Amino acid sequence: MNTFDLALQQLKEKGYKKTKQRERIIEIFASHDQYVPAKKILQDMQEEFPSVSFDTIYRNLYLLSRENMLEATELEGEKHFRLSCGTGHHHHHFICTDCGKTKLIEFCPMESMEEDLKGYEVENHKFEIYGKCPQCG
Amino acid sequence: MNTFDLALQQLKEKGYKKTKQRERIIEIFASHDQYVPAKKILQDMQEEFPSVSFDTIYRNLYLLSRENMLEATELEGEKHFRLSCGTGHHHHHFICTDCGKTKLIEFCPMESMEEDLKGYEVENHKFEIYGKCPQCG
DNA sequence: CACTAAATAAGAATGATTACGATTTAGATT
DNA sequence: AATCTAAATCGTAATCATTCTTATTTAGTG
Repeated sequence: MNTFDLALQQLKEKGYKKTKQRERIIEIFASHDQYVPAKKILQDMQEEFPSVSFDTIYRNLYLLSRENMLEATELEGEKHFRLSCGTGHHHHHFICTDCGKTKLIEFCPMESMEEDLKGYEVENHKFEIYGKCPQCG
Repeated sequence: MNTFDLALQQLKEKGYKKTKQRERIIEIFASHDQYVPAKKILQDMQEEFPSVSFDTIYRNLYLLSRENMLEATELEGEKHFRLSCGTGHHHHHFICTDCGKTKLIEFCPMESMEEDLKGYEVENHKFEIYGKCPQCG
C-alpha cells in the first residue's frame, strides 16, 4: 500500500471525514519527498480548488501533524511540512537548502547526553543539518 | 572587563557609533543570561525610550548578530537572541522552555557525521535541547 | 561650530498565521 | 433515497512579527 492510501486509511480509522480537499493535500505531500511550506500547499491546492481558504490548509496541516502523519519544522521563519517517513521510529534529517529534499539521519545525539544533563528535564530536541544535496551541490 | 563594556568596545573598534539606544540594548542582554525574543527587548527599551521604533530594535539585533555579538535562534516562530557566550568556540545549548535560560553543550554531533554525508555539502546545522532546567523543573 | 554619514522615529506595508460567522458536506440514521 | 448532525469548508477579517520608507536627529570628525 502506498503512502497516499495509507494516509487516507489512517484518517478513516481515526474517524475523520474524507474530503476532496484533504485528499488533495495528502496527494500533494505524497508527490513531494521534501519539506514544503504551507504557502506551497496553498498554491498547489488552488489549481484544483480556486477558492480554498487558508483555514482549510492550516487546519489540515495541524491535524495531520497531530496525528503523526506529517513532520513539521521551521525553516527561514516559515513552517514546513513533509509526510512522515518510515515506520515512526525516531530520526533526524539533512535538509537541502536548494530543493528541500531530505536525507534520513539515523544517528541521534541525545543518546550520549544523559550525563551532561543531570538535573535537567528534557522535553524535546532538534537536530537538523542544512546544505546542498548531491543533485544541487 | 565585563560583557557590557566588552561589547561596547567591540562596537567602537568596528566603527559603529555609540548611541544611548544601542547601549541600552546591550545592557538588557547583559542582564539576561537567556534567549529573549525581540518583543521583550522592545518592551524593556520602551521603559527608557518610550518612542523607540521597531526598526531600531531589529536593525541593532541583526547588526549585533552579524558581528557575532549575539546568537540567534528561532523558538516558537519568534526570533530569540542572547549575548554570545564564551570565546567564540563552537557549541550548542540546552534551552529551558520556562525561563529561557541556557546550558552550554560542548558536544557537537557533527563530529561523527562525515561518513554518513558523503556527497552532501554541509552549510549549517542546529542542535538544540529543550526542557526544564533544575530551577524550573 | 559646521558637516556628513549613520542612526533613529513614525508609521505604513508586508506576509504568515489565526480567528470567526455563515454555509456546505460527509457519513450516519431512518 | 431523504433526513439529520457534527465536522469541514469558505470568505474574510484580525492579529502578530517583521520589514520598509521617508523625514528627522545625532555622533563623531575636522
